[in-house]
Amino acid sequence: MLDPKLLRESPDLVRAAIAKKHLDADVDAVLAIDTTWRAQVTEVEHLRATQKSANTAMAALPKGSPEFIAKVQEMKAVSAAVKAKEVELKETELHWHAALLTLPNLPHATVPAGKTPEENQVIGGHGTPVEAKPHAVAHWEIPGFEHLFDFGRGAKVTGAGFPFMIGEGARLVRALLNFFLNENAKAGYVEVSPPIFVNAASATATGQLPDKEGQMYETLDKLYAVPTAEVPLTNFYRDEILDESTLPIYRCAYTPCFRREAGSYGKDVRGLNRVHQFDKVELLKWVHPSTSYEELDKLRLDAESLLQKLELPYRVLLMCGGDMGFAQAKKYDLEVWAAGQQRWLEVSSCSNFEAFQARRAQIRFRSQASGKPELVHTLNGSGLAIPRVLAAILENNLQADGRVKVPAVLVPHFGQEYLSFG
RNA sequence: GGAGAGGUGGCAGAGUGGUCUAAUGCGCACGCUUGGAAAGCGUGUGUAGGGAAACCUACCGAGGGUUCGAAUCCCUCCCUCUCCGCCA
Repeated sequence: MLDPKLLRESPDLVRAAIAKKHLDADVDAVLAIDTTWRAQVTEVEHLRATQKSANTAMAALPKGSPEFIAKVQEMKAVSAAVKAKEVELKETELHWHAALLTLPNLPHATVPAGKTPEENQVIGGHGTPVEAKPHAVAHWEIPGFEHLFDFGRGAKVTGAGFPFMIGEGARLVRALLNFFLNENAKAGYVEVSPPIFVNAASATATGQLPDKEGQMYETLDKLYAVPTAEVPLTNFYRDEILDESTLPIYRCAYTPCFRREAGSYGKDVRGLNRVHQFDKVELLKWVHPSTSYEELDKLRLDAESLLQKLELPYRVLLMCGGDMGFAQAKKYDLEVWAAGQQRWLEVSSCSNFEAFQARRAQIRFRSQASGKPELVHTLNGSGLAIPRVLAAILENNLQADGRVKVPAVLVPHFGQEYLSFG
């Protein structure tokens, strides 16, 4: 959510942001509702002030006196007016709030113009995308794959996209999780194991609600299975005022993530490329506004270092205005090369939300300078998502003899040097 | 799951229909005092919205209701605690 004051004072900034993100939002309509809302607030507050002063006067009068009774009669009209106007105001307020939620975050000045994924800028990376060797195949075609990742039985027991991970498959996942969490701890992120269901208020604060409820699994108790640990992590400090000296705060969390992925189809969803339940380690930062871009670069480098240590070729994309998302001010994607499919797979997305989420979630800090609460900036990024990293390891490290070489840094966690698919 | 008791400012805690603009205490900040400190004394100390400002308005777990008027009465929900039951 944007600052209503920014909208009032600089509507052109907001228009420019919408244009850069190639989104459709009616700034004038929001401004019109804002004007109506402010007029109604003033009206209701005047009526309430009348009521209050009458109340004070009545307190001093004897209860049954003619003056008192006259005053009661007089105030009945005001009371009715307050009620009527308050209903109107509440109605307007709902529309006003909903209207504000249609306005996207402003993209940072360094975000490149562009509309499509092709216009994202490749700004870095590591390693070289290897050409397909004769024996290279997509990971789901590796002989024995189904012994480690059983999609068939997962479909029987739960549904499509809920694979069982078995034996070496399960252990490799666990090795990756341990590796990621340990590395992140070394980089200063405190590990958190959060609830994996959240309530509607939390899902709203991070932007899953309203509008995107179709992408989450919902329980009878109106709880949502988390689509990412970002949701419970960010909400940890919802409605709190932090001490400035505690910033920046770094946290990381492993959770399973649940996504309905309604509407996905085709090659994108084969094998481990896209599943409904997957494991991910998420990095999260709450920082002072003056440092958030510095912190974004550091966050991205932390995620990159994981891929480097796994010796996986990857590239870094700076997302263009049209492909960066509604809430982000700046976003990088890390894409890992999968030699069997000969394509890039997104394994991390590192974003600065500036105060956009913090305003919704009301996460603030008390500024030493002003003595007043100010909104923090929030940032998050995957560090990292397991299935696609797994896919890349399987495809890139597949040997001619059908075994898969385990990255050296995982061997201590995994306990053997090769996957044998046995 | 059953029964009961609760939820008030940073914390403790009073307030059961009307200047509540929420007592009092603690904490915190500043000042006086002091060689310095403690004690003592004094002053101040929440968040949000509207307004150029003066100032006004809202907020006593959340949401509704009754009333001229609600922290206070009624309803629904959430959470905490105690006891019982069940259980990894």
